[in-house]
Amino acid sequence: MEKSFEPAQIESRWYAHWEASGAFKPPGHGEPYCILLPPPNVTGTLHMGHAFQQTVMDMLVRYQRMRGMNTLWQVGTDHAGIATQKIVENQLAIEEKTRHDLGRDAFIERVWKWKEESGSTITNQMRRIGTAADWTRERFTMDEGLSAAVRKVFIEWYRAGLIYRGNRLVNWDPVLGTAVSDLEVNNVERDGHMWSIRYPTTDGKDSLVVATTRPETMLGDVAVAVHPEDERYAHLVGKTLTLPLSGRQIPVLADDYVDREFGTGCVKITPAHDFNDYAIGMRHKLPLITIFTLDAKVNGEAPEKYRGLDRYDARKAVLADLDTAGLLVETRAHKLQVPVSQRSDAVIEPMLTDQWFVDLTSATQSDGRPGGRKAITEPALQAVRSGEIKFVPENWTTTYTQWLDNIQDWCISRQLWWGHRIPAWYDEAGNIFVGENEVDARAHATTEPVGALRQDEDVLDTWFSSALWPFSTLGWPGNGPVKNERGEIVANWEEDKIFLPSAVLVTGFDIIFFWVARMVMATKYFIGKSPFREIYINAIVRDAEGQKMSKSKGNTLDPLDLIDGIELEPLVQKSTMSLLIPQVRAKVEKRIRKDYPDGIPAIGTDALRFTFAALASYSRTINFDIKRAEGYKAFCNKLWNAARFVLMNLPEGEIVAPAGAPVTEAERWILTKLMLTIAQVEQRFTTYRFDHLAQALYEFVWNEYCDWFLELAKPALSGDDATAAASTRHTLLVVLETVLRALHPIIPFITEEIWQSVAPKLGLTEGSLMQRPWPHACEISEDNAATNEIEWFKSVLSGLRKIRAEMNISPGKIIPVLFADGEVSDRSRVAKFAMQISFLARTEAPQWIGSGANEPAAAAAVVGTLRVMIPLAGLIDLEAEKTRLTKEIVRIEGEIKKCEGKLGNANFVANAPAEVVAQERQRIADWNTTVGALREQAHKLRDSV
RNA sequence: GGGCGGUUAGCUCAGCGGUAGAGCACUGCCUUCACACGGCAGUGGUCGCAAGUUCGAUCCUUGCACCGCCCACCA
Repeated sequence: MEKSFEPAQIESRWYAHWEASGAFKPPGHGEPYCILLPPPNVTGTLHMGHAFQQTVMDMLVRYQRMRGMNTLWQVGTDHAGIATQKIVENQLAIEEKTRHDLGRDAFIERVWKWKEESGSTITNQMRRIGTAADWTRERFTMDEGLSAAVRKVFIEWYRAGLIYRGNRLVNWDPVLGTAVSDLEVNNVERDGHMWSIRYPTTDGKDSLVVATTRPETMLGDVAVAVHPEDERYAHLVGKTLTLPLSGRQIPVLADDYVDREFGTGCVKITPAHDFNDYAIGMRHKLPLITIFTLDAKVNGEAPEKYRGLDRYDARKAVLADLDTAGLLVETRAHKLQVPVSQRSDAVIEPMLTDQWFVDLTSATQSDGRPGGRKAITEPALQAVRSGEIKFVPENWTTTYTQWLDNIQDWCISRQLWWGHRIPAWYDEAGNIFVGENEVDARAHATTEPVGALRQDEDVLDTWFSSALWPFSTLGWPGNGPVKNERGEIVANWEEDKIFLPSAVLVTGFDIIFFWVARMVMATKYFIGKSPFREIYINAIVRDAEGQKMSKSKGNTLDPLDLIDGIELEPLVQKSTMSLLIPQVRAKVEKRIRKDYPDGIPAIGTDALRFTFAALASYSRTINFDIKRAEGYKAFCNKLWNAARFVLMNLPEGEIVAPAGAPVTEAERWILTKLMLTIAQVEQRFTTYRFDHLAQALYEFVWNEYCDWFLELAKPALSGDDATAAASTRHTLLVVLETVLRALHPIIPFITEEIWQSVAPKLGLTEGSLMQRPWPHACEISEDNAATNEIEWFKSVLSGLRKIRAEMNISPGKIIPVLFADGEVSDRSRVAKFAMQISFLARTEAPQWIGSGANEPAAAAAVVGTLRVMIPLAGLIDLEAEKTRLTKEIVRIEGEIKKCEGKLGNANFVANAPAEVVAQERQRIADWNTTVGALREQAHKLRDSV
């Protein structure tokens, strides 16, 4: 083995080997355990969030596989409608073409081509972080099998009356030219204005003033509303107004919706371009006047002079004209919430369009069949309320249920080309025919089609197919094996449905609504099962200061840069490459040069994974600190070198024969510690506390195995007792092999690499650590006696080290050590550990001083009633030792005082649980013993001068 | 406006009713034959503020302050 751990060499070796050997496939026996990968966008590249989330999943999957579960990690990618279409459209833009120049078929062909070339970027990156997924079953949301599932679901919901087509006000993205769902709209606070505009009454004798943030929409006003109990305007209700600029006569009406206190108390009503106004319009049976085209320009409904203007130009024109007419009463600054499209940053325009919806709100349909609320929403709520699906951490349950309680119908049609085309056809009279294809649609027709049929141009929301992921990937609807384009079987519903429900969904809270809730809805409806038993909501990865990672801030980290390392200049280059605004570019460059003056050091996949594990508490954000990752790189190196030490001490080429029972206390102690650690890790896997689990293993390896057991093994291996040496060798090896198994789910590469050297020494025949079973805590029995012995030894050694350090005795110098007082057990322990004490504390052979004998002046440590001493002669400053002793005595007296305070409180003794009182009494007794011995020592020290 | 988090050592975070912890950073000593990506020994905290419950509160309750996230139609 190399002297230090070099991740790059190791990592390149193992992944391909594992994948080729089929180690990631379900073993085909054992209890099913399935995890669904939230399919990343094909357009994506791996970011820290993916790396973290997949590390979590990978730990679970590798752990459960080792525990003998029939483990499936279902992977794939998402076609990401808008994102993918945009990439290809941008490519076309360089050629100065639009998708319309190509036409639908040619465009889609081009997107597929792009997918073939670039779609595997992210899956290859996933391999770099060790993702142990079954790639032979990789799916794509637009592959044939999943498309069949999409069609079936659409058709069944349609026939059940749960999908409908309607002309509704929807969130319209005028840049992308498509409807988007409520979830795809962000409300952003912007500085704007509030304008007050006078609307005169028809008779010209009176007027009222409306307040608006969007004056241009007045071209589509159909009424003005006031509050029913507002005396100021009561006399105007029922009268009509002359709408300025348009001249249209519009009524004044009363509606509770109006807030008397806000603005002027008069609201202009534009039902075709505002969701609230739409609702009022419905209540009062008002007409809907659409005044914008689909690219948000004023249309023919408006007066001639505004036609063709963009909505913001129209605003300027309207305001100018109102001002000229003397109708603009007031203009003042006003902060407002602007709906912005997540995908294009365009301001959303509510638009009346024909769209497809999934009914999620109606209790029953007109024909008596259950509506969407009852058939889809309620079961999804119930699954979580009943505990059939559990959120971890559980407070996300509230978020989930509150959203479902207030859900709106889901707009599923998108005016895009890339996606699942809606399986609906229209005849020349506008009748709708839904089916697998045109023939099927005709066959299910209830009316005779008029003329030719043409298919709906729209595609489905990307999340529609994602909602089916839990069962569509397993081969549903199940007409035999599903094959991929290479003819390989990727799923077979009859066999694979055992993986439903999956064990746990690991995902971010940002897609609880987009994805999680919808999977529950679809899976409950079509399969009658929950898609998963638990939902582990992972934290969002931020930078070390808790800032969201974003390219324009320059605080993003590429997980692959952490793994491989990157020099400063390439890092600057890569971070600023996509930034177009020079100021932003300069700012980012400055930050990078400041944060990473030497670039990023290569920490390797294992250390990155361990860092993620160590940071994965129940907190909802994790602030990624590269310093911490470097610490875990050091841990990997520590493990590496511990293994190197063990292997160096084994005989060449032989199997280390399993000895009988372990001979030394140290062995029995380390085995006990190991067992307790394994038990803790197992428990913490069940609660998803990866931070605790990682910490337990870290502490075991570093603080127990390396710091103490390896040190104790050194004298044992070089000592005269051949039996103890042989036994120690075996235990060193067994503990190492066990801990490699325990660590493998977190740090798969380094553990495999080491294991390959370790396995032959134990005569293990599995080809890979992946095939070894997870260690069972019960394989080893707990030995409290040995633990007590070793804890005693640690105290003695620590005492000696402290004296050496504080008295500045050179670490290499061999010094005498004396023992005095103590119990009978101390005598036997000193004898038993004499060699280890001498070896590790660098002392001469321990010597006892009789109780009556003259003691030399010495520095001392106290362990129980035992005094451990280093004679002063030539080594130690007497005054310094006196000071040291006094300080220690004062400290302990403080502790005793605290205990006495508690025990002197009658209420404490009367009310505290008996064991707490007993514990306090024990503590005070121990302190008294220690302080007694220290005083004795101080006394002797005075005498000896 | 509603909901959910957070506030503990210089930094990043655990702990959540009975002696305040980890990693990194920092100080001193040490290149000792697994490891300087190391060893040994240390420094460092009135656990955001206030009141309450309790024998006892960093931990429970209430209020307040500050930071953050999600949802929502105030024109």
